[in-house]
Amino acid sequence: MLKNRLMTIYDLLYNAFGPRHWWPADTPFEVIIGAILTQNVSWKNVEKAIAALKEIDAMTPEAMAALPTDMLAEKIRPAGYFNMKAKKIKAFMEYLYSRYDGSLDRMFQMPLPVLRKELLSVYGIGQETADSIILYAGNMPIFVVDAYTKRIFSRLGLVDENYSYEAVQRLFMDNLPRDTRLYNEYHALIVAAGNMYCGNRKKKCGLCPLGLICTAADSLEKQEGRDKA
DNA sequence: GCCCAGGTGGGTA
DNA sequence: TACCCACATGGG
Repeated sequence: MLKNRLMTIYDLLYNAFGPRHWWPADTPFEVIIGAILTQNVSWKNVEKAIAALKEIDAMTPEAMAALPTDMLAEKIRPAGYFNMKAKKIKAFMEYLYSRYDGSLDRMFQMPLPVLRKELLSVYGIGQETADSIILYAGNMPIFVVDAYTKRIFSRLGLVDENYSYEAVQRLFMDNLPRDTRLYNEYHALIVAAGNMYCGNRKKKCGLCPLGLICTAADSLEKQEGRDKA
């Protein structure tokens, strides 16, 4: 039964890493900005950009809306793709103000499917960013799929590696209860396992909490051989 | 110096 | 739909 498999994996990760307290941000607005900034970039880069924005007190909807695009781009330079991301953040601000008068509370009062559709229509917000916003800023039950999710679960043999975003998301949502807390923690645990043990190039299967049940895990012999080399 | 990192949008077949 | 490419910094 798939549900049991998914919960076994969750338990292995939770026992190894404990509660992750995600998303790493002080406010829902900061979650949203972080979700855009982290697109295809490591979180370390994003931290510098967020610190720079806080430095000038720009981490509020009002201040961000008032910040000129070129100055915003300069502040978020360490996050990479800074011109694109400045444009994306501005596009979100435009949406937030034109549709909800700048109020995140009002935005998050919308039903989940409606909000998701709206977010996807904003320039620079794709499926993962939209779902991260809904789950981690809005506290609504949607499962976030990212590069780690696809990599780990294809290595586990549970999804095909070229499955679509929707297909992977359905695997989780069709087989787990619709529980915001569970989705929140599960994705956070996947990220922890992903960047600690399941890199594209550097795999540390011998240390990974999922190593023993993973079809793609290096054998102990190979692992030991590599550790020695 | 090279590869990769918590994606997205635009263009072409 | 299925590829391809641009977008850019920082760390291993």
